[in-house]
Amino acid sequence: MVTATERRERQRAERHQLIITAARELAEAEGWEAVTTRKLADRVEYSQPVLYGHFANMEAIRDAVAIEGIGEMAARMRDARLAAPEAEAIRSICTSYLEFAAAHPAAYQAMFSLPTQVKWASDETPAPLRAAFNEIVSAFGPFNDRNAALAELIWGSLHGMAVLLRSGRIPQEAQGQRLDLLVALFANAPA
Amino acid sequence: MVTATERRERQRAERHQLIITAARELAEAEGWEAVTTRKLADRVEYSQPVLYGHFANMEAIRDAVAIEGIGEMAARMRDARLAAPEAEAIRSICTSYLEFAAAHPAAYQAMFSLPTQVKWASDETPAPLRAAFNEIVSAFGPFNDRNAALAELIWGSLHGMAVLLRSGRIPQEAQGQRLDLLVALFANAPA
DNA sequence: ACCGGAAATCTAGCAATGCTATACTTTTGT
DNA sequence: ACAAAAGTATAGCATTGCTAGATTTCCGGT
Repeated sequence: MVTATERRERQRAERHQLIITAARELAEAEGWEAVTTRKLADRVEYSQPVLYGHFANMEAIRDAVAIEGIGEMAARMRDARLAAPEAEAIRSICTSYLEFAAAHPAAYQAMFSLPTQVKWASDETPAPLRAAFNEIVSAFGPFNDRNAALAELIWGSLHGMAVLLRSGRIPQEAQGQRLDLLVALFANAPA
Repeated sequence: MVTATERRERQRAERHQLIITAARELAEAEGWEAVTTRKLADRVEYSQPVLYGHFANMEAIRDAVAIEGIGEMAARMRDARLAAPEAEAIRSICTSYLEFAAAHPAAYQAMFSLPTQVKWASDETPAPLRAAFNEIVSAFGPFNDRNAALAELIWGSLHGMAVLLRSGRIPQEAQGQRLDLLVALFANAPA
């Protein structure tokens, strides 16, 4: 009988996702330092060892949240770019990037600030990560060395802005002006 | 007798600095997660409670390392700017910033990535932090709104580059080209 | 319908962490 | 020389990530 094991597989996959979602919600609500194995196990209504049946350790759980978040952000950037006129491509990408970072700070932290085992610029880079990067590249045009370099650069700028803003290291108030300036700089990029 | 208490004050200050230095060395050698109260107490050859006579908690020790690091980085940027021709001001600031980040990753992490209680854009902002920021501003000219905005922006870019580079999230190889592009973008900033 | 093995799950525990109450030792002023 | 005060250490608590072992639940074959 196949259906029995199939059902178990499905339930296992559901529980896998349940853990990721619970971890993410808990992190957004109380910060990553509050996401302990005990609290998380409590939240998913299983005991701690069950978590380790799905993930090697807590870091792996955070990485799963990170990858999910990156997929979501890539989708948002894509939507924004397609909805905006082509001349506004750069601005729409920047805005949606920063909006995502502000709206989901814990997920964003997992994605770009916390220690991780996720491979980035390598062969095993997960698809959502490539998608996100390609999304930024396409704000500048077709995929080539120049546009990839611009994408890495503006990504760095956006990340820096997001994290320094969030931690209060640069003031919130002049943010609109700062964004205008960023867009203007990159729009004038030499060919 | 004043000299007795004076001597104690001095010894206390020395031990304060000893703790900061030991924490920093340990962090650079084994990462911040290895800087535990026990290891640190061992290293300074005192017991754990002594640490709490100097700092409220471990975070306060990290913050002290951060402030020290920022002071150092500000000095390096200043030296670099003064040593370079004026036309190269932006490049020299960028290079010295990224060099510091690469040379002292643990200190850099304490400065700009790890959670902190240090107040940035506020009245109580420690002097080294202001110095560092003003150093970046002066790469663009006198202190005014436009140059301050440019400074915040390039700071964000540099920070983003530093952290994404360090974590392998953008490739090391095209870094020279990326830096050229960054400098070119900001050198062409509209007045 | 029931039983034996396997899979799933939990209980209970370890070592390590940040931090602190309390006991002890040294120094200080009279 | 001696009490008070300051300095320091010992020993412990609660919490953490993680796991070995016991226990329960499930499933296919008779």
